[in-house]
Amino acid sequence: MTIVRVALPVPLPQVFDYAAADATEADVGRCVKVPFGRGDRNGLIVALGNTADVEPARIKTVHHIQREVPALPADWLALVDFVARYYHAPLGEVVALALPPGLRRADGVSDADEDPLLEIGEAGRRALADARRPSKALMLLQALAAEPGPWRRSVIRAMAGGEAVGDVLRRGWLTAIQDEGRVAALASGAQPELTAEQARAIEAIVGGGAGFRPWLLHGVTGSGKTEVYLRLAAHALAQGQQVLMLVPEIALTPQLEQRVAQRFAAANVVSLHSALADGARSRGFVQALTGRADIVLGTRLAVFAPLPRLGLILVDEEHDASYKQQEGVRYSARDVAVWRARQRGVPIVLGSATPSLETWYHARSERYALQTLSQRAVAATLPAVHCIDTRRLKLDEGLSPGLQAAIGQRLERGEQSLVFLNRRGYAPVLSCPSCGWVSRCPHCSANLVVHLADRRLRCHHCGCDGSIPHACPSCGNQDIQPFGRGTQRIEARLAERFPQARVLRVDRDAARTRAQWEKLLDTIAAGEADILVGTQMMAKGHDFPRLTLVGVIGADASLHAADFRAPERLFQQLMQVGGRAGRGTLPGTVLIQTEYPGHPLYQHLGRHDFDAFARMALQERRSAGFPPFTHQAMLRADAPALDDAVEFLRHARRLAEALAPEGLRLYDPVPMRMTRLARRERAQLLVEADQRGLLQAFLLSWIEMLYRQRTARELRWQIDVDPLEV
DNA sequence: AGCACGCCGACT
DNA sequence: GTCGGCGTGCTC
Repeated sequence: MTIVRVALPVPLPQVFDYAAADATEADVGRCVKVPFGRGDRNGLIVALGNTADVEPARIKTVHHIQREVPALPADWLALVDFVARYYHAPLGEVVALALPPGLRRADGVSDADEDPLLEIGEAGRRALADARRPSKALMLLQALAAEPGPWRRSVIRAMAGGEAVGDVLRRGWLTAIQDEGRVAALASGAQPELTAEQARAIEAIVGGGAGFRPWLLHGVTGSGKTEVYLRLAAHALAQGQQVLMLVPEIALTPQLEQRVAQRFAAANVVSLHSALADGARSRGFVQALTGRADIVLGTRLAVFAPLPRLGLILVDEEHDASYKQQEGVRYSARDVAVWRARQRGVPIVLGSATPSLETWYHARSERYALQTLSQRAVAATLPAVHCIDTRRLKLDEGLSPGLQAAIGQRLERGEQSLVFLNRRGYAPVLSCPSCGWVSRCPHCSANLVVHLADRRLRCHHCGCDGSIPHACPSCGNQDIQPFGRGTQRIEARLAERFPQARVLRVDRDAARTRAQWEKLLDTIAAGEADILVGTQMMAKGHDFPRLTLVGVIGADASLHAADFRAPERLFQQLMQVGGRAGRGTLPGTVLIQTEYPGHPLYQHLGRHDFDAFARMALQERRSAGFPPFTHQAMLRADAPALDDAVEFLRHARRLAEALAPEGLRLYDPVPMRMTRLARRERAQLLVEADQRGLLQAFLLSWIEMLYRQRTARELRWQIDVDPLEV
């Protein structure tokens, strides 16, 4: 009897065996529809077997194997299997995360054998004939294959036939498209001149050969890392290879998307991210899978794009926290990308102006090769960084006289200023000075933030909101006040202080949609704003030539935060946002308001000395026994009552003690820093070891045990390997 | 996660 | 006498 092992999207740590009389090795990697429990489920065949793990009577038979879509290749299955094992997530859940929803189904398509051309119709035929660029015609075909419609099946079948669109090509609709496409991809137009450092980095990485080799491309802001990526990509394309390029947030990097598409006008550049509609995501995935896509550009989920001709992986802003998924399967796309590069034997380039300390440590210990770009390509010099000592200053709504004067100067010169404050809203809390009432979120252990712009009190964690009360809800006092400062308040004060200036706020509230965000960018680029007030959204890689001043307020708060990664994040953020200043021909200045002007972090920042900062931070990590010198996993539990969550973790700890090997450190269960979130109380238990293998072996048996525990319905638990927030 | 089965309160 | 509350257990 032929047994297929099926990964199903259920939170269970196993695969399920089904009988499939006609299944062959070629069906591994295909979707199946199977009976499961009462109803039916779609899953993925991950292996074949002769005997089942369970008694034969329990084995059911598959309904349908989806053979019209190409099977996922073995290396892709190995990839999701690795992610499932490393992050201790059910394989079916990893598959569900990695496969676009439209390709997760095996719902039988009709068996009619239509001629795709006829079904595409006259309009489609004309579109094919008219498609000026070969890749556009290919994309159209792929689109037709991914959209529902009567011709869908035929096109899919043509693609699944091994030669993919080759069938279509042979019928004479489009000839020699592929070759044309490849040749055109190489002909890149007016390219910017390389700096000596860029040229050296490219030469080194290309010269490093085709095999697995991890590179850290450490380049200061504005040093032209993107140009290096593009040249490396061009080189890979010239070899007939595919390139995978990961970016932190595609919504914030339309410029990059555009730049890549422009540079490789004739190549098929596919973008993959979660904001994409189902059809488009499936289409992109299939193009990657069939080898039609030349460049896959996307956010963390793009790391799962199957790439038969993969030749190079690029990870831009590798330090960015958004590479780590913070719910469900908590994978790090950057780390998975490195594994994948090793698996496929291809080079990977991790780029950043402020590498994560993990990556930096790898580069220091020569596990990663390092290339440094220390010169700016976009401007003559890095901005001058100064601290404004606010200890003895009288601040005007948080703004020092020095910063105000500097903004005034920029106004006179017709230059732009940016005030950076990583706090949205008008004020972080509304409070009653008479009785001490504060605006607490009813569902979270957080304060409701005052949003004066739309007159709401809003929780930034669960999203709940209410109107702003006119009097204290507790004592009736009419004189309740917003305490602290957010971007809206700074915006209001600056508008008052500089009535002639056009003040523009750039935060998640002002740029809720991509269209709004792009409009803001246009306004800034067109010089129609004088003073910008922005959160970390403004820190990302955009060039505003007339922006010459960056003022930082409220940075000290992160200086003494409990999280051991807080200094690293602060340094990264300040370096990034500071890098916005003086990217054109005008020199830039960064002014940091602080009560700790002598703090080493600010000192290193002032000298643009990432190396010194990293050396200091790594030394602290080493002596405190933090990553990257140890490896961590966090077991988190949440329940309506904190005691239940903590009690579960205590139980888990007792289980762990029994199997913990020598060298494994188990900590006490503690409530999370933000204990209550959306009406659930959360606690966590940290597990640590100096060797990754030791930790992994322990987690395997521990989690197996945890799955076997009977827990209350309302209790949830999950494991986070390499957690970012401790 | 779903979705059943199963055993105790307020309704036609 | 039943509709339905959500506790417990299973899914190849």
